[in-house]
Amino acid sequence: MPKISQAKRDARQQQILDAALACFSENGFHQTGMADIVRRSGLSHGAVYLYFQSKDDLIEALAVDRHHQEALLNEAARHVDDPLEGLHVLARGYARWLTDPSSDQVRRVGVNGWAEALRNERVRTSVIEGVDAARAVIMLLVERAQSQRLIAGNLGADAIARTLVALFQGFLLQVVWRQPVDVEAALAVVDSMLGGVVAPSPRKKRER
Amino acid sequence: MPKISQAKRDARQQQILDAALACFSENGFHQTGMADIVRRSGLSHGAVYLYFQSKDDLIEALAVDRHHQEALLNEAARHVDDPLEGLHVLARGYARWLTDPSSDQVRRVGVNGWAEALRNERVRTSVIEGVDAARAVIMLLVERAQSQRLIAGNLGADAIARTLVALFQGFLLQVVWRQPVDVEAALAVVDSMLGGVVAPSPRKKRER
Amino acid sequence: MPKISQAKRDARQQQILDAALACFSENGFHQTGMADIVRRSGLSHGAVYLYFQSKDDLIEALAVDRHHQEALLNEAARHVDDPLEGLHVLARGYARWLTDPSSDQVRRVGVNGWAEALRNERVRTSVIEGVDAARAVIMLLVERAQSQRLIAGNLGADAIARTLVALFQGFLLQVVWRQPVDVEAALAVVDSMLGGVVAPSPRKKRER
Amino acid sequence: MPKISQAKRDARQQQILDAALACFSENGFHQTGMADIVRRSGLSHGAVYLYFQSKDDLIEALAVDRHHQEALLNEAARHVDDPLEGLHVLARGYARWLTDPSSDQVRRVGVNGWAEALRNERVRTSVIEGVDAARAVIMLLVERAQSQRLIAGNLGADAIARTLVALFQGFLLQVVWRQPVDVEAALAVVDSMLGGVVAPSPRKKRER
DNA sequence: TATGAATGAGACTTCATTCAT
DNA sequence: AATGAATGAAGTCTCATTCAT
Repeated sequence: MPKISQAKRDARQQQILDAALACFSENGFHQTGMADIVRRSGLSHGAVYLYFQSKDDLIEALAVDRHHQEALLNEAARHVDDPLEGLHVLARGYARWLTDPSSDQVRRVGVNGWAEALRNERVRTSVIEGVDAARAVIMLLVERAQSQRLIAGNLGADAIARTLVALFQGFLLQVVWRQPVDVEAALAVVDSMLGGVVAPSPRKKRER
Repeated sequence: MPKISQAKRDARQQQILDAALACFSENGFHQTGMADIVRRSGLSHGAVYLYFQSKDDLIEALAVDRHHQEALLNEAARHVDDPLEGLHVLARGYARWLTDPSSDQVRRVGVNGWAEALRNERVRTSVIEGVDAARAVIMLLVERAQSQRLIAGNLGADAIARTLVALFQGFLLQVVWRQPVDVEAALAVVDSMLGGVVAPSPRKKRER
Repeated sequence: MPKISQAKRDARQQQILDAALACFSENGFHQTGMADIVRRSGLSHGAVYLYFQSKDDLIEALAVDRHHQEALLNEAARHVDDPLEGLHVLARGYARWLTDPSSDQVRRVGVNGWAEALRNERVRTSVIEGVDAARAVIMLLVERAQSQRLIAGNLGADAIARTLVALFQGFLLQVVWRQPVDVEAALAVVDSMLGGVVAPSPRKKRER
Repeated sequence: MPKISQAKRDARQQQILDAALACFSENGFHQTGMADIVRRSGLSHGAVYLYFQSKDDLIEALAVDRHHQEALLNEAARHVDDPLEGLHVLARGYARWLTDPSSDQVRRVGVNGWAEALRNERVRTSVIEGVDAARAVIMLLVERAQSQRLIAGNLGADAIARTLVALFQGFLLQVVWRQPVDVEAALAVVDSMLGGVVAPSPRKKRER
């Protein structure tokens, strides 16, 4: 059986993706040569091109990978009954990802992707789809919360979602720059801030 | 023995920086060739290298330029008497910059700089100094506000500052990606959120 | 210890040669990859290399194939009694081959072979042997015709043969280039021209 | 004056074309690497690409060069008063080119071009235009000769022209293959053959 | 000062062939 | 006998930078 097993194929593919992620996270997309990836993967030029047709394909494959990870988080939050609790799950999930040392490379490559998205159509599509997916979940939860009068209804769910996404992206940036971000403290601030959008407690509401 | 006037020198330099900014904003640092910049500047290769020793120098010069712009904004806010008003001035200033069509290139190059900062020490220093300058002003204002009991004292000024910076960066990202961000709506959300960190001020709150 | 029958072997071999011919005729020797041939043959890389040691072997095998075809034509003409009739048989035979749609690939590969013969010794040998074989038959017929005073004796048989071969090659070229060659008209011209080398035969000439 | 003179530019360009011609004539288009041409030209990689955008451009430039040479010959023949004499001038001109040792490389590259024309559109256009130009001159002369009753009118001028072109191409092939072609003898044969298409002498004509 | 021709290392990718299975 | 994954040298082309003019 000369055809290698699917498991082996997957392993090889992962081996290459791991190498690419490491290289890209260290040197960015354009300063990383295929030779770097080849060397790091321990395979040959030809082998890498057997699994990925081009450097761009490699970049896109990494983006897809990341989508899968984020989709899991998004799905988990989407199915939480209490919408405020769902937002919390989401926030905690992303916050954990933000600080998880094993995700460092992915975070750094992510920031490279943001810049790349400015001119590379494939990357742009991929990045924006990822952001939109997260935003969609947040909007869903916010709207549910608003219909249950848990969040002030006078604020657009979309604007709230964009704000939360922006917060996440900004913190990610500070993390990859190795700024001494105290994520817990930041979450406390965000929580306090969210206090500003949370609808007044039922009692007060009913008093009116 | 300089044969041309300083004014001419400055004009040439600016001509090159303008060309570089335009090119970088369209194609990023690494996909822009010196030849592109040369062509766009209307000068020659030699002339460009007469003013900037390398492509990296050019990148750094743009970063420095941007600092000067931001420094003006920061200084203006720093000297506002009422700290909450100062924060507002700052927020409005950055928000305006976020939507000003004439700053589009600078915004795009800024995002490219974020990625570049991950591996290029000079860019990294420059970017982080810029962020730190803004953060310092915010912290100053927040601390002043806290000492006047205008902002809850249990939140770290640093955390609040980082949060606001993160918000700005995240929105910048969405703007350069040409997402349909409603900056006014977003500001409303931020205002509401800030309501969560502003200390309950008996007078103002109840007056309404 | 061959486990498959000789018939199967031959079939496989032909399958590969067919694929190679098709590929080469479309893209030339050097723009055709072994992968193209493998794909088109429906076999595997290993299988192809089991039957042909290299790409060059494949090229040579096709040249040999073509020789066999031409040899048949040459032999048929060689054994015609009347030498002028023999020349006509030959001319008609090659003219038919020139226009036969099913020989299109062979014609195109033939022209590629002409260029390849300039630097590949094996191809060169093969191609020149083929041309020589045809020339030998023509010379034989011409010499016989000259000894029967059917063709002017003052012209070298070799020169006449080379001229006829040249004509054929030139027309082949125009055919593969899909020029609107009217082979019948061209044959009429050649016939008229041949009238110039045919010795004035009182009977035949005047009879017409 | 940093811009080099046009003369120098032309010299450099010719230097490269000479190198390319030599390489292509020895190893064909596809087995010649740009590195070979660079080495032979004595310039650098970059310099070659400064003058020619790609390998294909180089190939086309050689084709254009050849056209210019042939056009001179064609024009000379076109303006000969006596059409039969014009055909002779043309034949002699091409025959000389066929045997001129200094044209050896051009001839070999020409044959490579014939094969290349089968799949490379630019080369195809170039080659066919060249052939058409020669054919057009021949047709013109033949038609003039026919209108003066110097050549039999029952033969298509086009067919005659194609036949002569085919003859030339075929002989070229034998020359590049270093076959012992006796061009003088061949010309004698062609002359004899042409006797077959030349109209019967005026006397005979009038007898009818 | 200013020019732009020239350099040459290095970028991405292909492909004939081999060999473990 | 047969497979197809793997190799790695070699292919075309780019580009930051220099330097003779």
